[in-house]
Amino acid sequence: MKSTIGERLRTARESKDMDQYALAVKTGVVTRTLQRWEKGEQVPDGIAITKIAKVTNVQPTWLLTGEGEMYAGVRRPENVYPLPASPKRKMHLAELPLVSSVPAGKVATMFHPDYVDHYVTVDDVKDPGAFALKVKGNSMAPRIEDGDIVVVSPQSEAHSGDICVVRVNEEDTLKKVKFEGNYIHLIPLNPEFEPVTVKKKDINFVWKVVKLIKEL
Amino acid sequence: MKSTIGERLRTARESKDMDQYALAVKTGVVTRTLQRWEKGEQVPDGIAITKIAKVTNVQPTWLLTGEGEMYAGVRRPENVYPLPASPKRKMHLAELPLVSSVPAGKVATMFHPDYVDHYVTVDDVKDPGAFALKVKGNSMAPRIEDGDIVVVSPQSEAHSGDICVVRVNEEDTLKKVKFEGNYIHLIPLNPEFEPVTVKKKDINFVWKVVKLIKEL
DNA sequence: TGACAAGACGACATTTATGTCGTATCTTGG
DNA sequence: CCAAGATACGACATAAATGTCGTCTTGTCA
Repeated sequence: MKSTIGERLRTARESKDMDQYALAVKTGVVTRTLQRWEKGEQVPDGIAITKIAKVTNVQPTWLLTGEGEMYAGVRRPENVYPLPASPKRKMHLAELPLVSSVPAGKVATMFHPDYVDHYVTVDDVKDPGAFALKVKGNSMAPRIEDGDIVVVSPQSEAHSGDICVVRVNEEDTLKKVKFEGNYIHLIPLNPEFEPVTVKKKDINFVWKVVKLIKEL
Repeated sequence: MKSTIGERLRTARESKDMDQYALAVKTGVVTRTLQRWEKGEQVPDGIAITKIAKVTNVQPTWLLTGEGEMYAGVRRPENVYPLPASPKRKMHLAELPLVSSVPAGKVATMFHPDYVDHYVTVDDVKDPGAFALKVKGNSMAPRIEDGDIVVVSPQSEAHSGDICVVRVNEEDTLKKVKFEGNYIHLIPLNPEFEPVTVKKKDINFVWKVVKLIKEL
């Protein structure tokens, strides 16, 4: 615990998701000054500290000394303490490529595994071939909505009732699937959309969705 | 209760029965400077405030703002996870404790303690106090269902329309909130459940849900 | 009463913090 | 790739805090 005032100041600012300019304005200084504080080159006076604490909603005592509680009045339920201090677990962490967008609406196109924009880190995905997709369209609303991220595991076997990414005739779609003989029903969750039935031989693949992430 | 920093500084000094010279020496300044602080003519910087607080054994928060306890009293357990904002990776990765279960159902039920079984790794959660909860109940269906995991950021300000974990009269619930005067409406997404309106005074806290994870 | 400690305060020099301007680096989204 | 935004930092001028010195007042006590 050898943090400095400047480091704590930066932590407080970033925890509020503010940039230097935003905090500087609210503190009544310019960004250059804030930078010097964060770098430890200079020391803010009491008034500045008070403003910072108020804006970032941290406790002045913590800001100054690093001791005590960072936040006031925010507590996890008492009965869940103590929590293991140092999470050292061996787990199935995986960085999955967020490849592109899957149309959840019509059987449109534009799924290209070459478009690896960024990565998503998730737990408990063992499939080394797994990847993530950002959903486009609302055919799966309200459960899956435009902008959500789904984690796809091609190795997982898809069964009736599963949410899957299905490629039909070179077009990709996200649907609930139902297998029936030589046909597969593609069922949107959104009642405003109509189910589609396709022949198995028209299917390029059916990839099971194992996880859904929503940013709220 | 509109005292100034200077007045509180003097109070702190006199409560320790120190004269200006004594405190000045321990603070690393001259008496003239201390006088100017006490008179409010100048403002001490953070380092000086820290030293004064230590020497006089008062809390920096009180010294600066007049709020909180003058003396460090009951020390509660750390309620915020230090979870050192590991700034080494490009992305904001965070390992959050999965602490327990939140009933999404009635404003009653259980907030299971002692269930810190595992951790959840997520992106883009900057609040060092964030943690994860497993949802119980179906009042937020179909968007949020039993067994889903929500990521809670106590430091994020909750606004009307946000999904929040709300503690009312020592009971926890997951609802969409709507602020209206001195009341807060707790709105289940599931139309089969009825909205509840509670007084702000009965609210223990409102924690914003910033992410939702579904295992499919 | 005189001596003395503590405090108050003005004046000025010195140090430090801040503002301003310019430029550079890095990341992200298109 | 470029453009925009966020951050970093050097250089210099200005503003603010601090140190230093001296004088004054007030209270206390022998």
